[in-house]
Amino acid sequence: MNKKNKLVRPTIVDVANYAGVSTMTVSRVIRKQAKVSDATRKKVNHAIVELGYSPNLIARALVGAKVKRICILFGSLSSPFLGEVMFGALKATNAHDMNLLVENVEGEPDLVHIAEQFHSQWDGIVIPPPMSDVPALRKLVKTMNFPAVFLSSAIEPSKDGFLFNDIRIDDYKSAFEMTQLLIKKGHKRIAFLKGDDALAVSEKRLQGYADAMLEAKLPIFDEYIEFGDFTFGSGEEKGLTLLSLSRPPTAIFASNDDMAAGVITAAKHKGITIPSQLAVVGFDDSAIASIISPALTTVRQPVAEMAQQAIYQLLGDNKPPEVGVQWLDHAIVERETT
Amino acid sequence: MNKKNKLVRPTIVDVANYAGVSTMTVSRVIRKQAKVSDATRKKVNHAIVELGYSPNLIARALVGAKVKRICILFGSLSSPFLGEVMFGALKATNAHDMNLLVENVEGEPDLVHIAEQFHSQWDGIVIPPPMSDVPALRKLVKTMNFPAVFLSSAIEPSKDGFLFNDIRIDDYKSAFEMTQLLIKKGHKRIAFLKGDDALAVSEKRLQGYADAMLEAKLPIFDEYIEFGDFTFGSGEEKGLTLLSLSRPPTAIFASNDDMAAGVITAAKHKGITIPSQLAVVGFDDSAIASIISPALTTVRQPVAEMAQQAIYQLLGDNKPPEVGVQWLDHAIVERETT
DNA sequence: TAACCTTATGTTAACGTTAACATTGTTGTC
DNA sequence: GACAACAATGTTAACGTTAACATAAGGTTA
Repeated sequence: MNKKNKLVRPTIVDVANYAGVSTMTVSRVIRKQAKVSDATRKKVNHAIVELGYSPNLIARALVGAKVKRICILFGSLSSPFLGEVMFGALKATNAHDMNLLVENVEGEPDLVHIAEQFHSQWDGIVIPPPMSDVPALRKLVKTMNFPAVFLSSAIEPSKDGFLFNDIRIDDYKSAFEMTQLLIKKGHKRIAFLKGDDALAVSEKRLQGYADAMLEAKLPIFDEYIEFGDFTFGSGEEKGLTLLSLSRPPTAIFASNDDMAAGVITAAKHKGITIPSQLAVVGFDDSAIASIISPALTTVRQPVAEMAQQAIYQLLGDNKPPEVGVQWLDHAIVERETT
Repeated sequence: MNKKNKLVRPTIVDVANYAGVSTMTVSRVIRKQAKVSDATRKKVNHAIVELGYSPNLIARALVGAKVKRICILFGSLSSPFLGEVMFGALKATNAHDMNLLVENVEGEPDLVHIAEQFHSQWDGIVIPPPMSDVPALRKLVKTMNFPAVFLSSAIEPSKDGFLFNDIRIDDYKSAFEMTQLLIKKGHKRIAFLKGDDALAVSEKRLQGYADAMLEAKLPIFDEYIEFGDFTFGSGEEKGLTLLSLSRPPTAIFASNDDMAAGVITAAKHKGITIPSQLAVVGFDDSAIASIISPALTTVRQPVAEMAQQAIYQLLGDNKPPEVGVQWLDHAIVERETT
């Protein structure tokens, strides 16, 4: 009787015995790395097939760390964004000798716990928002000199005297251009719906809007700036507020698509038609943007591509990836709401 | 000079030396598992903090497999569904001594490759659709006696003489009830938009619809059954077809929310108002259902909860989880489209 | 044909941890 | 005050693999 009644996996030793060679020879055959005579190779391969052997990657990782272990560190979760990031990351995993791990951090990140896992568990981490905006985490990564890539943050990369690895779009410029589009369409009373203050992108997008207004010599009224938190609900609520003003805006620029969708719903409630009476634009080009009706004009942020790039960077070699910000292109996607 | 100029992580041996005890004592302190005197514990803890030690989980996994390694095996990807599954799975990981791994399988699953990883890499796998409907994969899992949980499949669990671990809702009953709701609202000309044939749920949902119609003695016209592939685009296209019939249906039941959203868009194009002229219902209660306008009446399928449950099952102990189907409750969510 | 190089394969030790057993010291019992 | 019982700690070996070095067999060269 076996100690475990489970099926016991054959090890490299079993294969070696079966084939009448040493474990090293088997190892060499498996890795196709060094010279082995044809006869021996054949014997070994036969044994492998016969026993149904497959290498234990944990053991491999222990001795040499051939298999890269990349972790994605999610913070408070939004399922659509999560899906996009995973989508891109999974594309990057194909045909690479790597493990993709996922961790969730609830509430305040337990930096000690995360730090513990750095070198002992992972070969690199990808940090999407909102975690990419946590200064303490950024600092920790730098202090420990751990290979990490931050996604979609808007924090100044050289703050605290550190340089970071960031992949992002130019939030300021995107918002600037989007505002210009609205202005070009003849809008003068343009409202802005800001996102969660905890994320640095919120401020950047607001600045882009404000500067475009300034450049066009258009006034920015206090009551045209509202503050949401990136959720559909907050978009609906603040949208209603804006549209109930005695002199309501003719265009609303929401800091993300979910809020823009909320604004659209609010407009419908008020019996305001889009785009004839009101233009609405969003940010992100998430799935909802093309599905909602009327389809949303928005800024495309290539989230999936960011995640994919991040993993390619980390996989590059075992030294930390090139430090600096990699800017990806944004694009204005014009649909039916303008 | 160090061999590597990277920071070298301290090991348990370093801690032991620093504290002047044996590695076992350190190990015992870390795991809080056996008795250690207060004085020693203090010394060791101090050493741990001083050196910044953290256990190497790979080494742990090699010797004892304390850390469970659960893998989610994604197939061809849809980012919203992916997001939901990950959302639930990540919730389950908190406060558990486990690693969550993610793998992507493109095209036909390479069963040999997957099988290789079973015992050597993972302690369990979660298999969401569309992979949960691949018979060869189901068979493999059973043959190898590997702990796995399949999500949202509708394949008969005892087919091939095997019993499987499945978490699902009753697709047949859900569709039946949803159709009944439409009938109760007075609809007689109800069309059905079927999903991808590769997934067994498609057939079940169709059956539920058909049986409800039969029970109410309502006719099922061939031209009222259309075939989509679960995408927004196919919903729009087939919706247009249905609404262009000389005698169009007064209600359309789409097999998922994305297609239902497509139908809504199609109706708008034709100038048909919802719900007064046409009722539309979907399936899944995905994010889009509550965001689209008018908000979609749909069947709630608790995808995130399924993923969470799956992981709890696999974490339960190291024998395969209880075999059988765990049925989760569905719910009809009535919104504005009926 | 001795000295040397190749080529194919084997041996040893190490990666960092823990299970199982071994040892020491301490307390209590009759 | 001898001996059991127990508490605290240590020793050894093992998990499965590979890097680094070692060896044996055959082939060249002068």
